[in-house]
Amino acid sequence: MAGKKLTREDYADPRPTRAARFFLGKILCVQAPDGYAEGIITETEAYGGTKDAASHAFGNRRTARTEIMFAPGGVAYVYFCYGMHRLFNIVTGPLDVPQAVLVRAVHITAGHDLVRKRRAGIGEKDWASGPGRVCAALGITMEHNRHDLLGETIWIEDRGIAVPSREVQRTPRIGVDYAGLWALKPWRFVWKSKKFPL
DNA sequence: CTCTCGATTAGCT
DNA sequence: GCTAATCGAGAGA
Repeated sequence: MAGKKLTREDYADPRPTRAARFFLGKILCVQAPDGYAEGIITETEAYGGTKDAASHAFGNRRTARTEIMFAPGGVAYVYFCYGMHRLFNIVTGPLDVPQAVLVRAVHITAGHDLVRKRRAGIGEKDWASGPGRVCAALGITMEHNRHDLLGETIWIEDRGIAVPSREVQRTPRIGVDYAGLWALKPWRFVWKSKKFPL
């Protein structure tokens, strides 16, 4: 299964929602210290634009944490949330425009034994069905924050998996009720697939 | 310095 | 459906 690693241009889309839709069906690959695992991206959320009240970079807020969102697309933004979870984002768009796509779920396609160990006691269906779970399953830690996605540690591949529009459901984003009207925007993309490859 | 709350999850009722 | 767990970022004094 030869995959084509995404290039810098693939991360350059200036529209956060289009970027979020684009990553559905792509393969998130992680070479961690304890081994390799990967999965098909099945759920994403778009964040970005300085007006998006749900985004960490709302109002062009630049802090030590959000600075990476202003980088040119193609780097990782990992942050710690709720005191115990790490959430993985794909930074997208041009320099100085804060945009990111939160990966909310993947379907594991390699490294099953490793993931089974990392997710001990959890059913396979819930191995990576949630943004915190994705990081737990693939071994993504704060070490991956700001990492280039064109390197050999964490990257995304296109293996020609086409996601039909009729199988993509759009809904408001999860857990952002504080964002007022922005919480209502349908910026969450879910691939409702009956059959995943592998 | 202090306080609040979060782009969540797991476990229990 | 309800909520404890758990801690750093960000804001305000």
